[in-house]
Amino acid sequence: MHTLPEQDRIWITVDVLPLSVHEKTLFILLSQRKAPPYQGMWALPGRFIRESESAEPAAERMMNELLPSADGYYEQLYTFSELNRDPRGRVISMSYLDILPWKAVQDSVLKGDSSLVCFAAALNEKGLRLKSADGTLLSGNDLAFDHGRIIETGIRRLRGKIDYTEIGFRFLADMNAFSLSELQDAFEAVLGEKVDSSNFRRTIINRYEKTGQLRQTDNSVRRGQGRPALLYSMAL
Amino acid sequence: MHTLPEQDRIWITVDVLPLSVHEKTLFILLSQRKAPPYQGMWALPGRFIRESESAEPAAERMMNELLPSADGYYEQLYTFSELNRDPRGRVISMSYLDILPWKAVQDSVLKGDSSLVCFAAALNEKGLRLKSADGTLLSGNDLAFDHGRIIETGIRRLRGKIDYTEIGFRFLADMNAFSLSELQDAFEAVLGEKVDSSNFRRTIINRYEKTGQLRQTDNSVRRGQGRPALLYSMAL
DNA sequence: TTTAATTATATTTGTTATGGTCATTTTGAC
DNA sequence: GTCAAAATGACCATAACAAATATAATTAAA
Repeated sequence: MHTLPEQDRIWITVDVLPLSVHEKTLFILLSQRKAPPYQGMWALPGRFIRESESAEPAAERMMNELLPSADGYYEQLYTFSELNRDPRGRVISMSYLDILPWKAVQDSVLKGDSSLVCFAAALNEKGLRLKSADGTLLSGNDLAFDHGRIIETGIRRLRGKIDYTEIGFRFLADMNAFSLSELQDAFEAVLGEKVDSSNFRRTIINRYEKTGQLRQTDNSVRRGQGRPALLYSMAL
Repeated sequence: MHTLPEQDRIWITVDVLPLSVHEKTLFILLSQRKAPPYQGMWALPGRFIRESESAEPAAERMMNELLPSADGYYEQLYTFSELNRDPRGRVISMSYLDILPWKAVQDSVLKGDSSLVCFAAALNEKGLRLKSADGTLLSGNDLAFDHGRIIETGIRRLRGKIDYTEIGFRFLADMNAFSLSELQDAFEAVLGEKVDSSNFRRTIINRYEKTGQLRQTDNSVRRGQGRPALLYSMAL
């Protein structure tokens, strides 16, 4: 048996950035810390990794406990290993994006079934701003650990890849029945700016209809204020 | 003082994927393992992270020992945390891309000043193929640990972002004097396919000359077989 | 040995198809 | 009419594809 070297101890956490979109706004779920360090402050949901589990399943298990009914899409974001990111000692954080359809947030968070709380997120030149329904306003620096930086990294990553990957579709409540404006709402929420409708549809339809991934569901529509929206289905 | 939870031990390594380009070919530097596990097999350079260092500096320090004269570009690649990726126990690998100008490889590896050995790398539908100068041929499965997978992840990442980031420029020996064909060679080596010269120059010049990053150095040229190539400089 | 042809590579110029931007209009419900 | 979805047309940027031109090194011929 080969032995591992003796060395000082390093701990590893998974920290999850749970994201969702509702009405052209990007939302992030945070939890309030119940113990030191940073007691009482807002933080991303996270916990230590046990020796018998790998990171992504650990992240998913944790989120399943916090949001019983949710089924999110997970993707590794970045691993933060700066020396003093945790006052307790040497802790490395593996972070994951977790994209949740809004329905999942409604069903648990907004009903109070979860310890997580929903914040509207806006990221621009001035930095990150978070706002909860009860009016609490936070900047990136108000968060525990380096979680403000993790959130910024996550939003930037999303913005960087939403235009040339299929990750935007992960925000949809039902991949088998959505309108292009619903998809566009997700894009606008992530990018933090308006998107031209006509180009958006042309681009999306051109790119995915010929691959057979995107199909218009025959004649079903979503009714709202104005003209009813045609529904589509997407295969990832 | 807040205490960290007791738990079983997890070890962390940094593993570096050193890449370089020469004559339209992508090269990877590997080291032969001197001790179990996987003794004698080829592996990415890597080592355990100490409690007092963060990952990227650790990667750079290690590479500076292996390639004294090299000054590479580092970028986090992915963190691999599968349970059985190391037979010795629970080891998580933080992997980094390390892009080296060919000159650095010439100066140490090819002179035998380094324990690293240079392999030409080709990745296609059939998988990864590595070939060293002495004729050794390896597939991804012939490597120690999951290093074949790390290399595939790295090449795919590079391919994915070379077209819309400035990472291709990192392969250049001198960012202040290079020809567009040298840059194109790097693109072709990474992508594993030919690139149309005329569109390549048009695209690169359009994109970077108007930002002021790319400039033609007045009248200096690189001589080769054919028509001398104009030299450019790029600011990242 | 000088000159002309050949080869190699760099660089430029078109042509066409496609996809994006911007501005405007039409459609279908209320 | 009002609202939002959906479509249309003019215009521009870019990519694919094809071809031409420029400037050297190299080779063959005189």
